[in-house]
Amino acid sequence: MKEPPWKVGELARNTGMSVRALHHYDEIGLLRPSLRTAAGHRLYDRTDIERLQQIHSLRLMGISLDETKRLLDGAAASPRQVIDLHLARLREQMAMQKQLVRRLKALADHLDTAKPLSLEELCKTIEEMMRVEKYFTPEQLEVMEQRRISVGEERMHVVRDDWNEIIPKVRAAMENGADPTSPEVLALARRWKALVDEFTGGDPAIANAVKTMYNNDGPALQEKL
Amino acid sequence: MKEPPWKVGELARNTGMSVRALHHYDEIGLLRPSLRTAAGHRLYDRTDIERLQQIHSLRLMGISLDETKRLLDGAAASPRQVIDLHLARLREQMAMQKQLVRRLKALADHLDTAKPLSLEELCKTIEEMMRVEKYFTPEQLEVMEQRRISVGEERMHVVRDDWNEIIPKVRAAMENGADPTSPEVLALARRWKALVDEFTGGDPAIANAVKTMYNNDGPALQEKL
DNA sequence: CTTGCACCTCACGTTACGGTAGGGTTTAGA
DNA sequence: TCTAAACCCTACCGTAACGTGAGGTGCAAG
Repeated sequence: MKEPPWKVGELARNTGMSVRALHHYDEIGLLRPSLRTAAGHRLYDRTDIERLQQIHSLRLMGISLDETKRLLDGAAASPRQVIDLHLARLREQMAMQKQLVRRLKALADHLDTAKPLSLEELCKTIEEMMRVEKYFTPEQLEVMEQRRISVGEERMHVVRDDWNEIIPKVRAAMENGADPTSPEVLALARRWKALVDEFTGGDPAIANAVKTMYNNDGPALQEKL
Repeated sequence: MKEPPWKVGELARNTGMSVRALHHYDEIGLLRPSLRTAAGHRLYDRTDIERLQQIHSLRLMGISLDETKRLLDGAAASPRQVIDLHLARLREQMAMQKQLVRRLKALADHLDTAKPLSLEELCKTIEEMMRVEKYFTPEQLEVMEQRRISVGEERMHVVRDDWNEIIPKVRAAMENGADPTSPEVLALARRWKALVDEFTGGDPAIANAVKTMYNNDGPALQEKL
């Protein structure tokens, strides 16, 4: 049972990477396909795909392609050292962020009391911000941003799926004229409310609009929540 | 009391920015000094410095220079709003950093206790962690870590080892399409559940997330729990 | 045989600057 | 007043991790 090697487009489709990224990894020697056709088309076999998996893992941890390459080629610091280094950097960064939060709060207070700020005060704040920024690699920022977006989407989908499950039940219960105080209906209602809370993110304006909806559509239910 | 305007080098020294960055902001029209000497030397006054502070707040929030420019020129943003926005974003970032720290610590932990991990295993561990994290909110993960600490490292290692022992079996059973009602599978499932209970510390929200995980990854098993 | 898609190799664009070259300006001290 | 150090100017190339064509080749189907 031999697996046919994959061409670059197939690999891209199956891993979610872009063709260009794979080309790039080839260019910098991070992932060179084991084979090529006579015409020069890249052919990736199983070992290549495994290496790609590893690259992806390390990248998720915010490790640069350069460092990834050194790690995978075994010619560098131990994984433990790399992790410790990242940890140290992160901790230092977080400490400074805390300080910056304090300073910004103070700044906001100044603005509230409408006293003109001294130049030194302003500059010191900027200086503080610079220090924080220095320790942010663009990679970390990007990974965090990516994660922020994807987590948001994931939760959104989960919420939507739950929503689609619950609403028909609620509707059915209402149409059947089920007892609004029965445990089943109350359980449903509580799940509904939890969903709404998550959905609105605690924004009272949105929650209020939802409440209006309740008032119009399910007054009997709303009381018991 | 009039404040003399600053030359670019002075401003750089006092804010920690680089001269080059200030030149750059001038080039792209983001921060043009209010004055120039006859010879073309840049002179920054107080309003320029205030604008610089806003620029930095926005930039630290991950907003591009381009958008920063549009925002600041859009007459909209009050300094107070900018700072509040910045504070909110900072807190969000710190939450994510905590998450990253936790991940890295878990990884380091793994490297300490488990015998020398191969890179392959390391990467698999990372993937595992990422998959698990998909199902939990940061707060829940935090609770779990608190619990980890209170339960004590040693016990946790035992749990983790159990986990590592059970999961492959579960997975194998699922892949083999084993009968979900068979005693072996049920026994496995019960051990798994016991582990989860210990791990989650009885938090129903966390248990629920685990359940969602079950629902997505092991529907056949979940029914019999 | 041609259509169309996937592939190839350059090679320049992107962001937010860093670094340096080559040359003018300012200012403190002799 | 002259000079040398320190400062300033513009202008251009380099970075990471690719995106985005341009212009040309390979290959299976109709």
